[in-house]
Amino acid sequence: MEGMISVDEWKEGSQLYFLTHLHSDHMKGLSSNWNKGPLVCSPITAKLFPYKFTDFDLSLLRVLEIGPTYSFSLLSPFSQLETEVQVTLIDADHCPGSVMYLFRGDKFKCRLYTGDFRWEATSERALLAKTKLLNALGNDTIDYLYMDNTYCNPLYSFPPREVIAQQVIDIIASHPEHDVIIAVNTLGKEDLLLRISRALNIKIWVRPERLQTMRLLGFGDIFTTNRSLTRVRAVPMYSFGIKTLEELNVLSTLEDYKALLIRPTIGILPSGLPWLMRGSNENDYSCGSDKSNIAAVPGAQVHKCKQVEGSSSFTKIGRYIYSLPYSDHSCFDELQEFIKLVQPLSLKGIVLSEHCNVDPCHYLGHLCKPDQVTEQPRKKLPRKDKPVVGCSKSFKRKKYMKFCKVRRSRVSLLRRLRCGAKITESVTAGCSISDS
DNA sequence: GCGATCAGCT
DNA sequence: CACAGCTGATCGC
Repeated sequence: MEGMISVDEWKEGSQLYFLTHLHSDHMKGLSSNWNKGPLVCSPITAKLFPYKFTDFDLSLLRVLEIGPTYSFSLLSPFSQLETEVQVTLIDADHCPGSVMYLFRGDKFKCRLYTGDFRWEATSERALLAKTKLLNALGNDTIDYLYMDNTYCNPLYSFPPREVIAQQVIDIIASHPEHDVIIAVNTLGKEDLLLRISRALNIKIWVRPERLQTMRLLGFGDIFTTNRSLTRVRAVPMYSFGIKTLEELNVLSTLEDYKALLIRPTIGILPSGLPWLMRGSNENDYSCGSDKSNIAAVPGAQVHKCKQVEGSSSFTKIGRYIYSLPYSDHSCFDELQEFIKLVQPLSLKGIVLSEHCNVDPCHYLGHLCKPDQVTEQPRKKLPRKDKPVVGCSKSFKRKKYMKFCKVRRSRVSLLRRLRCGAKITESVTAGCSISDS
């Protein structure tokens, strides 16, 4: 597709550019002074777009609906002759506005670029996406599948988001006297917040920028920037950590801070990432009973805990953080199901990190449709990637230590204050900005 | 002084 | 060695 189209890449020289979703790792290189050509995106992405890039020339956006097939005329870079490309958008269910792109055309063969996606067998949305994808494909075979390989390893196994969301709700409900902070990024995990709000009949505090986003998405009424209206706050990852939670819980015991409404607080870390650190040995950083290895990890205690109901489990990081595998990326089983469904002739990962991600062909190549002419040899794992299968203990420990490391910088504390993790500053900020 | 890029952090 | 993303330092214009 060189010289014709590019997806989530913004180098000079393409005739059409495609954006899968509004996360910064897929927008690296996009800026307000964009002038390289038309940029295709979904309606929701287009709605949020001007708030990410304030001076962007919106006449360059090409907004396509999910479902229908569109046709574009391009110039073949070699023959200089006109050639058509058909494009269909499929819901990727990764974050608001996220889509996959299905390309077809003489010069293109049939290519599916998933972007980041979650493929939950039980979800209404995935079923709908599945129908639309199969409809769009018809009898065509996918020649090239470019797939989200974030969790492309059998080790990465986690339940649907709905299940984890209920576990989060249970944790919050079992701490009725606590404030709760939930780590979220600028876009994504809205469904978790909505479920919490609905189940517990409570508003969710967010930063003003995030409130703006939620309003655009139509969820404005359940979010607030007024601290006094709720005990549940969604805060950015970077203002969330063991140290912050420790501070909040120490301050909540001091008389002086009671006036500032600082209460005992728990943290919820809804992320696939801490799960990665466990590697093949489930017990590396957990302690089933009292035989803990916490001494080896100064400043942090990690307990694997069975929840009251027995069916759900979570990991505790430190005394106050509950970590749960709520992921906006497909787990391994879902990737496997996806490949079985679309049966591509060839498969390529889109997560480019050379170190921690395995060539998806290693685990999933055998599910691709055998093709006599272009069959790819089963790819060997690069040497570097092998430890992923069971990240070495020392490696995981190093990672873990890094995560738990206590920050001492005053500046960063102030930053965290501003971001809602702490109340001291937000008491005034929160009230003055409070939603009208 | 500004944007792009990178290092560092959670 | 990073789901995503902020901040601050540095470099080139």
